[in-house]
Amino acid sequence: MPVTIRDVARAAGVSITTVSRALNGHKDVGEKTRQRILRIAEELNYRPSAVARSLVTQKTRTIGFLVSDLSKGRIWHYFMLQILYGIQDRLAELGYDLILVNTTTTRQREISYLDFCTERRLDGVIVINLRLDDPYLHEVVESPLPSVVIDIPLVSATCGYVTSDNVYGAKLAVRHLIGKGHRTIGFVNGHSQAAVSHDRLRGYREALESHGIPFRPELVYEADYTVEGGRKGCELLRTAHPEMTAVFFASDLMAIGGLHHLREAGVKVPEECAVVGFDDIELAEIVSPQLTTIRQKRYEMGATAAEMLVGMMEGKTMPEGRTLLPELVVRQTS
Amino acid sequence: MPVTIRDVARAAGVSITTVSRALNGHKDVGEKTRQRILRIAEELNYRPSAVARSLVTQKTRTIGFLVSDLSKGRIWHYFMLQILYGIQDRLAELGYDLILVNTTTTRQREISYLDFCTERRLDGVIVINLRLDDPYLHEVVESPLPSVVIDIPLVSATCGYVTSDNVYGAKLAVRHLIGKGHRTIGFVNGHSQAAVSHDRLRGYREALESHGIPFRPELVYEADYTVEGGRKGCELLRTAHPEMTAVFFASDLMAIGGLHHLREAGVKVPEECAVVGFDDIELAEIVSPQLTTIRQKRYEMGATAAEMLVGMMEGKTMPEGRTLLPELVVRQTS
DNA sequence: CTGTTAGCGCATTCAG
DNA sequence: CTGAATGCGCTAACAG
Repeated sequence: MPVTIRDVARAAGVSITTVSRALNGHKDVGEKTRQRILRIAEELNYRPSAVARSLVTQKTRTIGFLVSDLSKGRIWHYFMLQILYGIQDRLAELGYDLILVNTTTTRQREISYLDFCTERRLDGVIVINLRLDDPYLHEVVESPLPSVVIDIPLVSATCGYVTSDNVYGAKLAVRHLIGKGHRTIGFVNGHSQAAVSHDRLRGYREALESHGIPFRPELVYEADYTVEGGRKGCELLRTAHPEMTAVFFASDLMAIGGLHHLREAGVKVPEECAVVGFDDIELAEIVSPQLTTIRQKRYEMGATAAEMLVGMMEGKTMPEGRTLLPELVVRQTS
Repeated sequence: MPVTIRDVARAAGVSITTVSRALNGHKDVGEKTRQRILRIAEELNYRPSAVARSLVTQKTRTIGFLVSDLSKGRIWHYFMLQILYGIQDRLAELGYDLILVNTTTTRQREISYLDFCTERRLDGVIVINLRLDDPYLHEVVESPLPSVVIDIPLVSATCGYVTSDNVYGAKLAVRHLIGKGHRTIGFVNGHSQAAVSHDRLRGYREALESHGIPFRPELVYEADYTVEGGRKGCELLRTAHPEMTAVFFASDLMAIGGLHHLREAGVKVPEECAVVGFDDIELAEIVSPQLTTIRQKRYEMGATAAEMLVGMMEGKTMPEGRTLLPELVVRQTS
């Protein structure tokens, strides 16, 4: 049974109100009393109950990180991890806690995630990996609960977003390849239920066209952001278009799948076929040849999301969209 | 302002007591009343406040996941991620929530982590990545707060642990190499502030000796569980002992570093030098050549930790140590 | 500057 | 079977 504010009050010979005020830094408490209270609280190792405080303030200073498809064996989360760090770090700085919510866990699917949030009285949520066709998407966007979604450009009265400039990123990649002399550049995209896929496709297309290279739909393969999908996409494109000298992948994981195929097929990278990925997950630097890719500032995305959310919650800022600029990282595959 | 139990009571024409009992499944409430209350609660979309409930029950049904060195750019966490999933999944099944605590964040270093836990009134904690020389280790072990540590074999009245059988795992690896005909087998270990390092070294040694191969300390290099450390360790060992035909690494990340060196040095794997890692992170299957390694059941470790902790918290089980058996996964590097 | 009074939303005695 | 009263630990008017 932890020591409560009453224990401190008793020990200090004052009322609990005074203790509360002294500890919360209110100015209307005598300097000597404050010192004494602080000292006694310290001696007693008093820790104010966040629970009790939450009940009265109606704020938990806790935000939820809602991840769909957080599950065993899902490697895509390597992308998410740095975002999580960014969120966690910034929230800690701001004095908030983070609770992890897997939106696919059975217990939590029985009730809506929003219901879960109101049960826990979360102050806000950050949502990641939501598919465009997920009905929950509109729930969260329209909900009165402050929220920030990652990588889905939607703004409402209570919902902001953070994303990378995916059009720009894709352009960086393709322009880089064009600069290297490539003219027949394939594109292995992710599934269309991710908003970023559309942008990356657009960037790919626009970069080509702005260099006078016609966009050819048959050079685009829609995979699913997995290693295996990337491998397959690369194989299909190369089989159909042997003249292709470079492939741009909408994720590093897919690019790595592509590299697998190229190695098996005995194709030299980058000499016979250049490869550029997207994300710059740690893996990109570890595989060999090291992957040229488009770096998303994932940590910053997380930190920005946290910051924006807290700003909204505290009424200091309006919901908005924030887009971070990715950058080209040239390594060995191009 | 969410709907409270009073709103439900009023709407149902009963007292809040009755509502509370009906919702919590107490048997002492009339069947028709219960039905009516349930229906009305549903209509009103009532969600009981976890905060208020926590205040009165003195239980938050929230546990903390304390991670040291959770930070930007730390790739080792790929190992931790599956453990996190296991924890999260099992806790969700058991009706508990997980709050992520980075024990290196400045704000939280100002106060002891245990103080943080009492502030938040956490019901228990799971701790990972604690170094043996971290003073906090004893704090958590001796603390009255129920806890489970990962990969440190310490048991107290309130603290249990979960780990892999690292001696056995290392033996699996070395026996496998010996079975392949290797006699001069190097070992790149992790730093000695991880309990697992000692066990893996012991397993390495015992496996050798039980096959009549003398243990040679000069074949052991103590690195730090990083890619770069593994690369360096591999290089040093090979330079000093060109006759070495196999290297066992205490982690996959280090093994991958070793592979980098071997590739640069033009050493064929596994023909000229076999490599075995430890962990079986997803990476092991993605790099090429694919890494032979010792699989730790990371998801199960997390799930077990969660289960054990909840058992302790609910007074159903005593703190204990649980050791999971790893298994050999043969791929291309051996 | 300090204490008294009221709740925050809920679970739980104890009476009816 | 149901309700009135009590308190979990804390903050916030409102008085003095």
